[in-house]
Amino acid sequence: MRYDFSSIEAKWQKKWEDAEVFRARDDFSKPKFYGLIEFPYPSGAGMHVGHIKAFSGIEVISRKRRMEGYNVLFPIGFDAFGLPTENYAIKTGMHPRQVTDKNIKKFTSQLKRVGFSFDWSRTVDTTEEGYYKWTQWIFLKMFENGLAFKDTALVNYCPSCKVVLSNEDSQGGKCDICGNEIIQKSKDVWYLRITKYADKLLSGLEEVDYLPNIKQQQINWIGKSTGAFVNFGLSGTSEKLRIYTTRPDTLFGVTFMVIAPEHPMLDKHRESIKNYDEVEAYRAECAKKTEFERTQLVKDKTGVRIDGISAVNPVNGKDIPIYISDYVMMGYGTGAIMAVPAHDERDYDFAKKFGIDIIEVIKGGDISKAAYTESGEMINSGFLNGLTDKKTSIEKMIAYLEEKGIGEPGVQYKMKDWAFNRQRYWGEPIPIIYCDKCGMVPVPYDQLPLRLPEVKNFEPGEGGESPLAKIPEFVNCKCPKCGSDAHRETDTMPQWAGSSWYFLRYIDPHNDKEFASAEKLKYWMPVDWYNGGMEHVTRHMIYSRFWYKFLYDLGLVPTSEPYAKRTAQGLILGPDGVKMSKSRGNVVDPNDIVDAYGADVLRVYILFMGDYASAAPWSESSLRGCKRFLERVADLPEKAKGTGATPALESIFHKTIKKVSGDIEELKFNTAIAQLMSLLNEIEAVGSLTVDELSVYIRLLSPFAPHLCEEIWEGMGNRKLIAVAAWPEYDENKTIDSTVEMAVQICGKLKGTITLPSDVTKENALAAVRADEKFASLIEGKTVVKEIFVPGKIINLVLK
RNA sequence: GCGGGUGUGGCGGAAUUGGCAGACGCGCCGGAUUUAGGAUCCGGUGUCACCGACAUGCAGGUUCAAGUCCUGUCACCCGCACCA
Repeated sequence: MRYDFSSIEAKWQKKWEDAEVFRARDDFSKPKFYGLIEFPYPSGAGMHVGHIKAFSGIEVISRKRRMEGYNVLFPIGFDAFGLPTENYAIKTGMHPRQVTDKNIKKFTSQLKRVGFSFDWSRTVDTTEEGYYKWTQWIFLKMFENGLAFKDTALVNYCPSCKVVLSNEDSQGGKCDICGNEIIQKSKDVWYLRITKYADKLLSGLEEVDYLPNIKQQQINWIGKSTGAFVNFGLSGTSEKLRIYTTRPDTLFGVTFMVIAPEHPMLDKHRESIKNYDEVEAYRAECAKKTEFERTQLVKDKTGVRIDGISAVNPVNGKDIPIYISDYVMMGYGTGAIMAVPAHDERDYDFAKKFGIDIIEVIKGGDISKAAYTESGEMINSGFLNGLTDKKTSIEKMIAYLEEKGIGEPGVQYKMKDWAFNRQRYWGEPIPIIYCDKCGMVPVPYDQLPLRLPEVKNFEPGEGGESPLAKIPEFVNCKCPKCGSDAHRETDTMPQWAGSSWYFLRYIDPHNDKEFASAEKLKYWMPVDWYNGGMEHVTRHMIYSRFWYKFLYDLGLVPTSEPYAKRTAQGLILGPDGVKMSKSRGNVVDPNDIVDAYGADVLRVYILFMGDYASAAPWSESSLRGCKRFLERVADLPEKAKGTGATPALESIFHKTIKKVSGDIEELKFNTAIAQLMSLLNEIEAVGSLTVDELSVYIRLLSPFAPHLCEEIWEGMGNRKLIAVAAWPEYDENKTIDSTVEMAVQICGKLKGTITLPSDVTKENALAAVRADEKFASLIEGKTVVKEIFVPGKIINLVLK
């Protein structure tokens, strides 16, 4: 068969579309499979081969599931709100709507050319009114339930993008969008109270099947720690200085206290602080530093001792100095710490620099050299002396603190509430109205969606206000409660909003009464298998699990977790071994590959190039190897005659069915394809195969190279599509060959092989080895002290 | 620093419970065919002192047998990073 990929591929893409084979049916009697990929952001650059790899894993699983008889939901959509589109609109004067439509069109055509088996009838676009209506609806539900709230706070602000960023979007002190330095700015901020769900997000991980490193990253991100709050006295006042510590067992070793530069007690006790000028100067210096600079200066501790106020250790009444230092963060715990230099590295560094006492309370280290952070026998610690178990010491101390009323057990999380507003145009408007009489009033549900108004100028204001603030028709409104003049919130939601629930909309994408019907949700949820990039493990995944758990608590979704299983693909690196990027010019465009080699070659190569979960460099010559493979497959029908099984091929066929079926389930596509290549080599060596065997072969290959396989399948006289043909089954007994080649070792050294019946007994195998001339000569004259026989594998004789 | 992971030919990568290291593909070498080839087909291809020995980052250990298990060590990648 001449392998004319371009006509074959166009032909089958059309047939699939006409036959609607990839549509998920709301037929609740069938077993379902919901496979999900991270919907793309439709950027102007179009897709690159990394997208193809990201989607190909679940694509293959979904195709296999259909052949196994499942009702498969494998949807696609576009996460289309966001800054790059808006920035492009500002630059070119095009409306973001037009830019988005254009980009979606481009992505759609690229995706269709690759032959993905998406259900295109369920496509969602987060920027469509029918979609963002429900994003706003969920926001209002959160508002109603106290999970969306407004606060004035120091926020991460990007002066270049003119936008407030969440902690997740400003990691390393750089803006996630433009890469510029972020600064701290005081602003009115909308928050989603994700911290309320911290424990549920943590414990929920026990119910789900995520790759271990994915779970670990989420656990670290949530950052739960247990310890105690302790109230230290403040000399000369009736006030307390409250701290959080994970090591209450070291309370007798406290020699100073440290508070964050932003700590409110500084203002409160201004009168008592003798060196207030010095303190104030230090605070000003800290405020100038970005979060990034602060964390960069890890080694070099700075600070100022507060003169005039000191603290009292509640367990022994000792008077201890208080310092202000920027190594203590206002955003974690209480913004104040008890410092135990003997057993904490940071406190140790600080104490050394400022000449503060170091009291050892745990034996085992040399505190003249370094802090000792391991466990050991308690000393200098009153009622804890002699204890050696850290856990017991902590429990005893906490019991004591509670009894005396000076402290209590506590829990802290690194995760912070989610800063949720952006001063930008291309996002979901936050549906809140400000009324002088009623305060913050939600837009009534029946008025959703709150539409984005038409705007001429998408530039944010210099003061960082949203472009929507310049549209009086949008801003000015009546209070829904009292009818008096009011104004609207002009900020929009961050890009993460729309992606926090899109997998629910796929289930019922055209429903205008609910975000999705309960009946359909009950059938389709949870997502059975979600694959995506590692970069979304701590943001998108945690955000969407949070939204879903909130909806679960309202009784609106049927399960406590949205994703039953989560895996991640590795990057495709450029041919130069470096991450693909426009600036390096090493990006491979899937369109070019489809043009030159065809979609099937692209698909097979991407899954064959290496371990799916690892990064691997692009190689055009390896890609050509996959082309040669498919060309040889295309010639198989000429070799097919007769029915039943070819004796020389029977066991390898059964082995291949077993291996390909198993490997696909483990995302080991590279070895599945390697097995199919091996089998092809065998078939060519034999010279022919039966029609039944050809049928098995192309069904196994069809999830990888669906177009070519449909073509061959049709050529064999099948009228039904291979996309819905039955997945081949194997017979375990037939995977076993009648004879095996076993390795023969003498004293653990390989001396040769011997062919024996696969069910040979140890006695017969050893007899056969002894009867063999070559091996017999090696044994002659020696005593065999041990005989090892591993069926089907190895015979090892240990001689003396 | 903490957490997660990876080290195997010239390259991408394979190796059930420890059981013939290097599957499969690329590249390379030789041959066939071709006006020509960066096309196609056939054969070969871990290294070396080549009838044998040595090889899975390095050094030890357990074992009849180690890429796989144990101890130590080095290198690299990813994530978080003064989280008290």
